Amino acid sequence: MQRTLTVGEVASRSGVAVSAVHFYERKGLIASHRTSGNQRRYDRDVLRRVAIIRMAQELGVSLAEVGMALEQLPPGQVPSKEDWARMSTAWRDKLRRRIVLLQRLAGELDSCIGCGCLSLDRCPIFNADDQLGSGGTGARVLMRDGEDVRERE
Amino acid sequence: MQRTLTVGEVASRSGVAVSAVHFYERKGLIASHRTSGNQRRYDRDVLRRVAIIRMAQELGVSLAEVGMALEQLPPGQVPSKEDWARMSTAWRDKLRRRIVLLQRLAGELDSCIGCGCLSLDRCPIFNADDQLGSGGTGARVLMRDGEDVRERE
DNA sequence: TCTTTACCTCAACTGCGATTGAGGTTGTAG
DNA sequence: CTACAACCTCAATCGCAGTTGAGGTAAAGA
Repeated sequence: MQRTLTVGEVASRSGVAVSAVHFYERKGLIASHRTSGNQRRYDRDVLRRVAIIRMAQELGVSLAEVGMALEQLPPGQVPSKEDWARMSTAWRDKLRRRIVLLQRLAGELDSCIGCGCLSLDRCPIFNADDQLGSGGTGARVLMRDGEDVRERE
Repeated sequence: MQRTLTVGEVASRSGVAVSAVHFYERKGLIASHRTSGNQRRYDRDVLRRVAIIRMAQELGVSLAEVGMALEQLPPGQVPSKEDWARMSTAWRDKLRRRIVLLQRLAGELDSCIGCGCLSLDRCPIFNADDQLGSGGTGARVLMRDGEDVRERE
């Protein structure tokens, strides 16, 4: 296996589109050097970084947040054991919190299935009325588990 | 309490912005009738529908999907016990599946924290390499737990 | 009556996470 | 040496889930 990877290789090996690799690079999440003919060549650490990116997204972490985490890594180097432990611990905790929220919701759904929900006054979910509200903008439903949950405007 | 609600009332009672209420109506998720002066008036079932919408979003269901579910409800009527049971069961199952996925991920993170992850060859997550890949477009990270997970292009 | 608040429409814009396309260059297999 | 796949840049576009703003109308309270 060669020392460096082309975008295409990175893309196929990490399971993202070439355009996404370009995109991550533009966003500063990964880095490349160039050949004499201006083509990107990636060190193998990029696979790890892309894996981190995809995983973080799976956890509901935005690219901006991933970027901030990755910035603290030695650039161009494979993240160290400690780097990785720090990130993964933080993200695991975040994930755990989110799981707890979702489990609570699932529990409420369970009781709601039984309650018939024709009586607005008894249903724990429908009487949340505006407890479920307070949206963030856009599609990021995921993220609402940090500190700023449930602060009404 | 009056028979019908203005947008403002719907908004404050359901915890979403007025613009969001308009938006949901444009998308066909809720319906209104108009006063002689062209102002929207909502039946109280709209509160329930908005609650469903918000909840579904919390579960990671897109508005398009919610729309499809809501289309099957009697329009302008409060969803029946059965309607609600059907939806909530489906969404709860979806949610449960998602929770399982996330728990698996959290477990992997746990073992990864210990493993140091300097040896690419042993780490369960990094060797997933392209198992985590296969993105949907845009911000909807959530949804990837239906049937179409893990189909490489 | 007047004033203020809430409402109306419509179009444009935001932010995220990319993808798509045009027009051109590089690298490699035959 | 040539064909062709893979690469390059840059700008535009997409899809989602709304928000914002301009310009105007309706309704409720003093």
